[in-house]
Amino acid sequence: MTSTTPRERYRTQVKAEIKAKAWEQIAVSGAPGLSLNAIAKQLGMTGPALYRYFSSRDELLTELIRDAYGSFSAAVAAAGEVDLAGLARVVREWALADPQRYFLTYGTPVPGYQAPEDTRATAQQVMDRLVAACAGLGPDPEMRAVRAWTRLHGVLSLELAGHFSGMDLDPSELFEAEVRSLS
Amino acid sequence: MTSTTPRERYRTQVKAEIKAKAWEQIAVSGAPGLSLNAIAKQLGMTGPALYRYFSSRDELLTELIRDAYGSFSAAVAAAGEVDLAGLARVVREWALADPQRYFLTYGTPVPGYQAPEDTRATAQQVMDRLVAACAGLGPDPEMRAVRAWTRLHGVLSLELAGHFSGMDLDPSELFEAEVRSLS
DNA sequence: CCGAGGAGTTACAACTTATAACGAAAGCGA
DNA sequence: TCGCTTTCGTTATAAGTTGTAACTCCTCGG
Repeated sequence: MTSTTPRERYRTQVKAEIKAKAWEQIAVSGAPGLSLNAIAKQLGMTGPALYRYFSSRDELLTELIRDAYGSFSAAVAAAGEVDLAGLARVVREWALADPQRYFLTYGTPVPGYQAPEDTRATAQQVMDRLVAACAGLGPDPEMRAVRAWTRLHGVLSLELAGHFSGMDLDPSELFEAEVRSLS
Repeated sequence: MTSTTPRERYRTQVKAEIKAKAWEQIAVSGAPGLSLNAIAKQLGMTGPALYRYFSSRDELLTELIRDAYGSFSAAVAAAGEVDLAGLARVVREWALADPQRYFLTYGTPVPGYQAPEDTRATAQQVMDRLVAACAGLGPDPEMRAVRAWTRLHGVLSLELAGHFSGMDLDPSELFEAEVRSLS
């Protein structure tokens, strides 16, 4: 099944290469620095060629955001039987692996831009896992999960943004302290 | 004293107008959407004229960031004799008044870009106020203040980014719950 | 084997930031 | 008041961006 023509296979491969280069660029220059021309050059082709694969710069970015949410959800799902603290550490590891990827999902939003609808469902999967981890900790696990998430995001995003540098405190210590506050 | 020549006065006024238009643009399109040409047009002049006032787009943005930090510090300083909870609410009000201004200070960082050095001192003033508010709450008020700040930032930034919309929870309730967690 | 469609190319339009060179106006000293 | 100098805003231009249009060429499928 899944009869893939050679054209299709080539197409999906080139799309993957484009996205790979895009991630490299984002890691270096952030999302605003993403340039279709630069990607095309790196792949040995001219700018307009990329429009065969993505109808606009925004569509490429949207796909990257979708993939970021997917990677996040997958990382959380891949965590085995862990408690809330373990889950929190998985989240932190995923964020530290590529800070700009984290910011693409939970960073500064562009006022006009709307994240694709299915990312909400993907983010909800992560939240469900959090809720499950909060199940035995007391009443109202949903609320507990949301508050856990806001605390983790708070300490994580400030660390990733570099707001702790030169403050003489260990971010991982701070993170662990917040993790302890959850149970 | 403070002998201000007419030229100087005119210059500072135009600079202020440029920054005002820049803030309007940022509120609408975010920091990446800031366009010198668009600002110039709105002020009835051509693009290159702005370079008399700011040597580059980055310098304008840097000044806006500096002003954002200053406004933040001033808002906190203007709060009278308030406890930690009151301070937290002042922070939230300041953030809600202009979300993009908040994100300009504590949002996604551009990898290459470094915020001006004096913003660290300004941010420290806010932190000092927080530490003072944490003085009577127990040992290690510095650590308490940092953790308070990460929690407030966590719940606030997710609210401002719209991650609570459609989640059937009241952001202000959530914020107040976190505020209660601080004492 | 040959036609259709897709991939990549160049050319172009409309934008952006930024620099250079010029004109005009305003301020300041004599 | 006169004139010099500084500064402001202009146009022209360079080099970059996204995105469209038209054309070529190659490859795949019948």
